[in-house]
Amino acid sequence: MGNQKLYKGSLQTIILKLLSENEKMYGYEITQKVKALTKGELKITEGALYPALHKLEAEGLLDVEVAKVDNRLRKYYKLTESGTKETVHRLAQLDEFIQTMQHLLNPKLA
Amino acid sequence: MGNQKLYKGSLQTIILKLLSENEKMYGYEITQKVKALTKGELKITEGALYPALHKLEAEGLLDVEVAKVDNRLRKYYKLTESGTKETVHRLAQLDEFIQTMQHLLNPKLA
DNA sequence: ATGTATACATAATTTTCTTATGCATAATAT
DNA sequence: ATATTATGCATAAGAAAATTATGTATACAT
Repeated sequence: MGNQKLYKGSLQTIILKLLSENEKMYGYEITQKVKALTKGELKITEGALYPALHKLEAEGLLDVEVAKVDNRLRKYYKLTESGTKETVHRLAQLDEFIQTMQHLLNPKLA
Repeated sequence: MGNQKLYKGSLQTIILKLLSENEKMYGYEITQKVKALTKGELKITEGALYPALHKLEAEGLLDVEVAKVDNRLRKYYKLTESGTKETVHRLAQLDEFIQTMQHLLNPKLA
């Protein structure tokens, strides 16, 4: 994506959204999924992702489960009950934000 | 707007867009215009606005013209030639960002 | 007098990212 | 064989962009 700055603030919501669709995911998997879904437009860096996951966990929105696959560590994250509720809320806010921006960009429509 | 965090990074683009439609505007006017256009959803704070205007000016995208109206100071900003070009670019990026986000939120469509 | 609106500005702090590292295993290419 | 790429986690230093809290000043209404 040209202006990476614009996605500031939406990373947590993206993570929550993916977890609402996938039951459980691990960090690296999330970065690959986002890259695939956005056709390479959006690249989540590790320096942003891992702190974000830790924060969501600390807030009680995610649970972690460590696994070992092919002798490599994986940390699977899944939504808690509270996380599921919060996801609905955050997605609504993101949708509202997008509509607000479209309204600003194109006041004639909307 | 519920999640004010989301609009982080888009303030400069909003300013540029408004100036591309209005020839010249002053700071306070911009805050009021945004409030009106978004029906109160988005409130630009002075602590964000003025530094942003100064930065855009420092980057050569805006020109300033000081005026005195009703014995009160006003600083009118307008796009420079370079600012006009940059506005097109930033709006395209914002549009791309919005589409990317919609793609993430609703992978079935788009 | 007191509060609200208009109009600018900056400083301290916080949030959220980027960039740069670091560690470790597995698979692939040369 | 060995160097690179992919997989997988993590943190620290720094930058960017906001929030929050001030500060100054005029005009108008109660």
